[in-house]
Amino acid sequence: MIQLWVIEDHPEMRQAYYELINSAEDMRCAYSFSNCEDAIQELSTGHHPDIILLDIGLPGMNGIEGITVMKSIAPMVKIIIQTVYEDSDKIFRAICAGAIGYILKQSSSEKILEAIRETEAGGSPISARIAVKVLSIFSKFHIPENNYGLTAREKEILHLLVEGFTNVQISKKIFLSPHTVGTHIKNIYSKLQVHSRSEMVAKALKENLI
Amino acid sequence: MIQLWVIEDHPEMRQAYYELINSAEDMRCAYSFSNCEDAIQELSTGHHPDIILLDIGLPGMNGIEGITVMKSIAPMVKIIIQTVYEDSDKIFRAICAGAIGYILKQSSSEKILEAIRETEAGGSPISARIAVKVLSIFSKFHIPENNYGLTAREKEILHLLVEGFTNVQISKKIFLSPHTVGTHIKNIYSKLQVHSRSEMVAKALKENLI
DNA sequence: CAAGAAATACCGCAAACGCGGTATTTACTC
DNA sequence: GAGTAAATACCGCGTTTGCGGTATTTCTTG
Repeated sequence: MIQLWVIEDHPEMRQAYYELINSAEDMRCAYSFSNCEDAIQELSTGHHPDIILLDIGLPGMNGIEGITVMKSIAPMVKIIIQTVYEDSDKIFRAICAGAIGYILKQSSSEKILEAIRETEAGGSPISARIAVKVLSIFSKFHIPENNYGLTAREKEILHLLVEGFTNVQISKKIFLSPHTVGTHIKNIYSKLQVHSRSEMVAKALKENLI
Repeated sequence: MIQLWVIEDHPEMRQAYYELINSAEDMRCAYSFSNCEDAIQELSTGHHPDIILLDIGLPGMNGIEGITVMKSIAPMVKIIIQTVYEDSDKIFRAICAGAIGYILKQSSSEKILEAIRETEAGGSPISARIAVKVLSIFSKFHIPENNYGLTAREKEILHLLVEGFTNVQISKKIFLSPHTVGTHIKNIYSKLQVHSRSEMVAKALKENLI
């Protein structure tokens, strides 16, 4: 029996979700709240459900803050977000805050029940239209295979440089003379077109050369 | 009418997908290939479908390379990946390469058809179990508001340090004595618990202190 | 106002770095 | 087998850093 709570400010919607969930024989909605604050108070008493169905765009404390607080009180609780918004930034923040599912409000009753079951089974239900946004955020992290023509040895040394080792420490670590390490670093500098370790480390991390 | 191609190395599976798609009255599978190379050759002639259903884990050219090549020939083609793997790294690479959907091979026929329709409608169908991995990659970008108690001045200097300026350059830029800059850096070091610029820059970038 | 935090400034010295060289050995390619 | 790229090693010198101090001024806050 999957235990659920619903947080939703529209009374009719709240009632609709409550009834939908309780109509399924494998799940039960114990409480429905009109805002995050009430749910947090109830969580504080030690009770907690398996899954919380959360409407984003609530009055008072916003949904994303709510997720953060609820996850800090009851980290095991899985939060499925329901939204009318398809704003990339909101989605990104919600995911970072720890939401596990993200479905559109116009989803059908079957989709909602399915999403709950998928969540219970360890999955992350995400509406296709939301997923587009999620993937588009991802593609920004696309790595433009810019090796700058670094050789294997240079990459190895770059790794150690990023970890903050000095030339001498590196030379001992990879059994080279400190002079050789210096030469490699000189070459890395000229390939990356930088003139200091800080710049190099910054470039390596920003462009995922590590 | 949604035009599809299928790329799948198992003959029975290939045939099954082919028939499944053609059994739906709103879509049509024109070609089915056993490998990416053949599909790429056909793409090169100028023909292309709306959507390609691609099996990942193909012989010869691997699926991810395949996506990259196909997207370069026909950028408008939407690629849905089918996989048995749930490997985060593979998923990440496929998304970066430009795949738009990601569904598990054990998905039901209805789910597959639904995924195709969602893709055509501009969505990104992602199986709940795959989405878990996607979101877990995301949560790594979670910013743990860890200021380490840095003051505004220290943050300002940290910014400049990450950009690779020397103490003297910084002192000129913000109208301070080089000694003062040195003092601030000493303090930053002790707050971040690092002992070199490289370490500091790495920590600042990795933990989004910048 | 008194206390404390932050920002400012200065000193000195050992260690490390940045960069200009040169040169040999190894390995892969044509 | 000649040619090239990579990895290796060494030198020297001026600059920069890292870190141990101390100390004054400003700002905030109880």
